[in-house]
Amino acid sequence: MCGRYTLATPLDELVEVFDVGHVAFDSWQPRFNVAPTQTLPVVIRGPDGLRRLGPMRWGLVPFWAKDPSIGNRMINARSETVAKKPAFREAFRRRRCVVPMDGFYEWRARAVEGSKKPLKVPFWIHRPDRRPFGVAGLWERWRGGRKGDADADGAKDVGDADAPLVTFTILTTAASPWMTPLHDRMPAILTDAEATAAWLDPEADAGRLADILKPAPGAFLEAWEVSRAVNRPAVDEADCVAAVGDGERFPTEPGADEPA
DNA sequence: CCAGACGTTGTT
DNA sequence: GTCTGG
DNA sequence: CCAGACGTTGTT
DNA sequence: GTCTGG
Repeated sequence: MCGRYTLATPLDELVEVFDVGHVAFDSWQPRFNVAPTQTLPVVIRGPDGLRRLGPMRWGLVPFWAKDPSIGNRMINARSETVAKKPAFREAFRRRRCVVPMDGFYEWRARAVEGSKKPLKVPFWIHRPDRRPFGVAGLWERWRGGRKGDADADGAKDVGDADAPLVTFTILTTAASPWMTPLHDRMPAILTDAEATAAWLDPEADAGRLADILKPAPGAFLEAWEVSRAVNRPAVDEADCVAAVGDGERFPTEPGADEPA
């Protein structure tokens, strides 16, 4: 769940929506098909309390890993168990982050008449107003066992060998009733500024954090079928999020808890 | 004790 | 079938 | 998440 | 690094 997303929102809008105080990367381009292992902007709370938007690679590499390829399998963490799992618990305590996106993809299998293999059909899930939102994440810094003394072994590594690899993972939670027809899990969406601030607060208490990681209400999202071209990670263009003409749609859920 | 894993998803 | 890479 | 690879030796 | 399994 949540293995592909979009981030096409302009940088200045991200800065405004996420109250970013420092932008720590240079190049920005709209992304319509973000895949694991790629590097994307993520929000953290810096030591000075200011929020930083910086580049991180998707797929968390724990600080103790010997081989960074473990990150290929650490693209999601279950909210229900993240505090206990060896790969995530330290990051959960000290390195929470917010992953900005303006939509994510889910696939459903569709049987095809006369064919043995069902099609994998992608859907783009997003806010009805298409504004960006944050998802709860964790991040890590990996130095590959290096002690920081590049001279010791003759510093034969190519490039910037001492730059740590910075990685992140996206938390998942149970699907809301609205989401269930599409999937049984969904990303842990931070539905307002207060939840976002609490998630980034190093002092946040466990009860509050658990509360934040509950499924977003159905009124928050809508979804529609998109082209199977999205299946290929190499296809990254605006048409990725265009509704298929005669495709399935999942309109947003009317607010069931609106005041009378 | 040492060795080996450390994760999630979906599908059958 | 299962793992790696994007 | 899906797509694509999945291997070694020796020779140019 | 830390836990689980043998």
